[in-house]
Amino acid sequence: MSNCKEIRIVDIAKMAGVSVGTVDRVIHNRGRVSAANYTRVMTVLKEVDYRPNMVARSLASKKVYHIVVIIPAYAPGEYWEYISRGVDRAVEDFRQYHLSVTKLYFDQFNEASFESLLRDIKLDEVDGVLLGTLFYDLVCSFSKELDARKIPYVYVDSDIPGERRMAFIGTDSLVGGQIAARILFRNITKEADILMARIVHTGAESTQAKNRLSGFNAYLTSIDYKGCMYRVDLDLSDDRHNYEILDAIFHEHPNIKAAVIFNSKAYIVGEYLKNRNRKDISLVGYDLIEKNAQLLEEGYIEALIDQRPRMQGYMGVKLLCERLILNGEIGNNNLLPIDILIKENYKFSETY
Amino acid sequence: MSNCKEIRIVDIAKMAGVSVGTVDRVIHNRGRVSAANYTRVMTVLKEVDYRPNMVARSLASKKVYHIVVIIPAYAPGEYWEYISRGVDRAVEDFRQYHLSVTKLYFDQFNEASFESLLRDIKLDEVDGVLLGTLFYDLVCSFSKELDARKIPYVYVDSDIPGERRMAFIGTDSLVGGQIAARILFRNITKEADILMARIVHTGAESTQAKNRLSGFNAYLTSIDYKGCMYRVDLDLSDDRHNYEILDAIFHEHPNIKAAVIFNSKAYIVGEYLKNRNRKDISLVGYDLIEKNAQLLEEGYIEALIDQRPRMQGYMGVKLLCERLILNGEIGNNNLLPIDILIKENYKFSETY
DNA sequence: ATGTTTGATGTGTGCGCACACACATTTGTT
DNA sequence: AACAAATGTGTGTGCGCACACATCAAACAT
Repeated sequence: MSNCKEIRIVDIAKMAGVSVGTVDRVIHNRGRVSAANYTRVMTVLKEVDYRPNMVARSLASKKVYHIVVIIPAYAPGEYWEYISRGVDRAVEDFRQYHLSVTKLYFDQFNEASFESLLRDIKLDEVDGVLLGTLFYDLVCSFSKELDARKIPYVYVDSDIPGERRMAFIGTDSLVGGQIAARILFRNITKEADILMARIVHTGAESTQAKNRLSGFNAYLTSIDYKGCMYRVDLDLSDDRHNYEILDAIFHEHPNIKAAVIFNSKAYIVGEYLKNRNRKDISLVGYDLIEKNAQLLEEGYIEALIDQRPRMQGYMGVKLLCERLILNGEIGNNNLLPIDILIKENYKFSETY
Repeated sequence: MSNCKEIRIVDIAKMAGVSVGTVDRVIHNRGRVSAANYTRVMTVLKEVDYRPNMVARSLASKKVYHIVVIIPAYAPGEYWEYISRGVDRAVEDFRQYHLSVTKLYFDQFNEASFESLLRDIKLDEVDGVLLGTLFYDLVCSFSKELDARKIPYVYVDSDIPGERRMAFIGTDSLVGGQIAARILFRNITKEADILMARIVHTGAESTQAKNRLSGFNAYLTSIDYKGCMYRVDLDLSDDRHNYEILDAIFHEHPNIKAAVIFNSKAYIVGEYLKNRNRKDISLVGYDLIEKNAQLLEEGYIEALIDQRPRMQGYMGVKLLCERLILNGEIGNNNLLPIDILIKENYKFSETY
């Protein structure tokens, strides 16, 4: 079925009428090969579609590949923890290949922390970067620097299409927003009002959230939505404040039948609904983090839209490995599936 | 972060005061080691948590692992094709590890074909088996034989819990049924009638389908369903016959608002609905095969419940590899996530 | 002319392991 | 007792490759 005899360097050497050293030089572009021999070896390589034995290569090579993972610091149970776990998993899977992964954390609410972190990286010792793309401008300038040094880098979470990233790993946020709308409108009529809660901590709203809103709105337009969307800004830690706001808006607009939050903090509204004992509001949020899972189980969150964070982390490292070690070209767009998680199926999520 | 100096066999040997040969014999249980040295080496192995360098091992070893994959033959675009693709992907990923995978196909509508296929396998040359569990009794007796020979085997698709399979890879069919019900009842009231179509080809109904029905019924009970379920048997290839039956039942019971099919053939009803231009029936089925995808896109299938067939195939081979090569113990239950696919998200499915 | 740099090429060693084999020791047999 | 068989133990080789090094010829400078 598979294998058979693989072609080795010695075979190539014999075929091309040179020594293994020459073949080696050609393969690794080390120079010091005459033009005649170079083409001769290249011809043979192409002819037999030579694929190096990675196992032997990895055993012989002393080269250690340094991959830097730059993501926000996270508290236990938060979204980025799952991405981080995916990275860990990949490290375990590829530990034999002389892989060294260093995780660097910045404060996602503090752009300066990201900036100083970037400044402190000694890029001379870095072979690849996995980058959480939260701060648009800084990511762009950093990308330019990586371009200049020819260090491959992969974006995770949300994409910045203009840049020369080797790959983007994540979901299509626009579609993610459409799906939220689609789910909501299974439960409510197009005349019902909808609450959209934003969770503010700093002034900035993430690109993700913006794109999701766009997708959501696109869906509303497509079904000729007749209701009204109300927006509230909640605080990540001030529950009393949030409850006041939510009480007010629900009282003022009794026609609100659904709520949506475009980041992973749906539990803030979910816990409110639980406290007020209201199951008449269809709440849809994003990302299966612990607090959301609990509320999904109890029925206060209708559905969560998940983007397989562990797989994101895993694939990020895997792609960099394949690029660095295999030297292989890979597709530069790895849109991951968008999962719809409900009470029944969330438990099985992310086996990988 | 990771790596550092790994402990090698020579290190172990030095620590235990023996030669590498002795350590090797202990590691591989080849015998010919005195009790004293055995325990001494074992102690050291445990102490340092020795983890063999799989890269070196694989390079040195000439042993080829033969894995046999036994699944139904499939036409292009059918369900088992996706499982097969997952197997292929795994073969590619692990090709360096002296892996030989042989796929054997049987006729899923002909038990005898499965039986004769099993009989012809020369088990002496087989190191692991991935087995599609369609024919209960034959799978059981074959499993006994594999037990006797201590050949690890993995079930794929549906489980037979009594057996000593190394692992089962697939979804929880019961939950799969519940989810179908859950989705339907977002669109219909609990007074509406439901059509359940079975696709007959042989008399047998799959365990999968039975379990899904159980889960579906459990959900009906839980919500105190007031409507009526009608069952029809359709033919896989006789469209005219199917249309007559469907016309009749829909005419006779206009209160039917939804339909469910517990295998991958939802397209049979979906195509009927398309032909009759009816979008008022909520149709839910299983598995993202080509024909279903088309109807999902066009809106004649409301949702598909997917069981990540490619991942099933991939993980099946991967688990066997890890067991054979790593010799590692692995969890014996690998329930995969159940995906809810709708028009918006099906396109991204199964990137892996 | 002789030394010196430079480029082109081949050879040798070791990565960590599996496994064959040589050798040493004990046990069993008549 | 002698000698075979079984059991214990260490050494050596090679898997396919990367990379340091040795070799050798040609080009250049003094």
